[in-house]
Amino acid sequence: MAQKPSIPKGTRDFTPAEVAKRNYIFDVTKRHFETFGFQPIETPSFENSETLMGKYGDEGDRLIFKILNSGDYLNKVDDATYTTKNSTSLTSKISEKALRYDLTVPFARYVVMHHNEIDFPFKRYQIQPVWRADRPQKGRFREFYQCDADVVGADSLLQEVEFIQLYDAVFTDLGLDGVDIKINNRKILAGIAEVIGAKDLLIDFTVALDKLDKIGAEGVKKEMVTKGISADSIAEVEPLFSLSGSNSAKVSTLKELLSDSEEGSKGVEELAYIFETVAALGLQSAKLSIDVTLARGLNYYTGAILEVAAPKNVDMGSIGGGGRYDDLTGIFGLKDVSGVGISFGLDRIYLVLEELGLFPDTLDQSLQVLCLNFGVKEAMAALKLTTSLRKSGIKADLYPSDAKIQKQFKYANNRNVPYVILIGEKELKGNSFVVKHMDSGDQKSYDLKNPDDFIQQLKNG
RNA sequence: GUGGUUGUAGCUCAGCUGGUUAGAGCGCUUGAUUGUGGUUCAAGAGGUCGCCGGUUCGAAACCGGUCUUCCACCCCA
Repeated sequence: MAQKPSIPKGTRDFTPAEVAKRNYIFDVTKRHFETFGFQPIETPSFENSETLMGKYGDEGDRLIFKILNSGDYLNKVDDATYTTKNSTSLTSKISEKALRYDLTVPFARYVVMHHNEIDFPFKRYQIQPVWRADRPQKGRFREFYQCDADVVGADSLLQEVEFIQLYDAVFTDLGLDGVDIKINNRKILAGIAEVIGAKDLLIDFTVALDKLDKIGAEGVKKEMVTKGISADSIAEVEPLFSLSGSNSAKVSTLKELLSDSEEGSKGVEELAYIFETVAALGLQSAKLSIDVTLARGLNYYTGAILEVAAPKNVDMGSIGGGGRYDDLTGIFGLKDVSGVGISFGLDRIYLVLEELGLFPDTLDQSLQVLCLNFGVKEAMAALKLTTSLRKSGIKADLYPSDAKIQKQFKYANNRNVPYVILIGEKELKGNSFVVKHMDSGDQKSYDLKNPDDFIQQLKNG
């Protein structure tokens, strides 16, 4: 007896309609990547474990899918390791490869391995699946696509400006108006920590600050105190909790607050420059706002930190993020290569576009024309017509059997085919074909020898 | 990884404190309609109630385990 098939937790099948929608997002995104001068690369779905392990913190290591060695992998484990049952030391002996966890680390590896053949600055984009042994939730999967664009080998802040424009271009093209691009700078966060004398508590400080809109100012202060930051120090940065007004007002507040910190002042300066430049160039539909609570990816970001929030009317968190990392390739021995990059959260963008009904109607039109099958002789004529339609680039098909006409029509309906062609005995005798427009129900007759009339009309309408 | 939640027809879901043969809508098949779909009407097919075990005279329902779904935390796209 056949068992019920299933797929692993956190993975998905994609139906034709879903693939069409996903490809639409891919295509729009790729088109803009390329107009901004980015080039595509691809890397293997699995890497050597040592390339990935230790790059994402302890939490990250736990979430990396490890691949068992081939052959009799357990036989090679020494008895001491085996009997201690320590997962970490055992894992390194039975697994030498692991599935790609993100696209950034493999990219860093790629840059180091190919740096002699790369022309810097190198702008690459990459759209490939990654895997995480996380517990799935809505919009979070164990296999999902990441879509990254990075520039390495360019220190200029113009790169940050360009990425903001890129976000704006893509989301505008997708019809997703009103996204909020939030920007912060790690140097500002470090400066604040310095000012309140909690320099070595930077991570704890920012993790708490990041929760401001979730647990409120009082909650944040409480958490900071439990982490060992004094109440007096917290009072000094009180203005942070109610930072509001225009971006330039925020800049002035920060400038004042951080005047004693060299690093913090540098961060404010960078932020101000990016903001002013973007303002001078203008954005099509996105907003740019300063958000000092933004603290994602703090482990490797060194300058700008970016995050894109979905429009306010949908309940979806961030749909993209990125930042500047000054020393990404350092971990692989290549110093002084600066990088900036952004990422698009494709699955979440999909959910947002779906919710707002922003996918074009034409996407589910997998067939433009269906010829009905009235029998052997009629089908032959229909197939000839189908062939010439296909040669003109029209998505056309012939129903493969002379099933009941009712059934064939129903199939056309379910497939959302806008035009159905009928060639029966009558039409065959008269050397013609009848085109039925499914929405209106109108029928029109054309000459079988001259299908161009119909083709032209199809292309115009 | 911690705590909770969900699973019944192809799909969306009812099914009372455990009690005969498990239901509805949509979809599907057939017919009304032998060359015209969407609307309508009639009939029909389709379920070892996620899986394994336990309690019971009796389990879709109660208990345990497991898988899956979703949610919060952690973290993150």
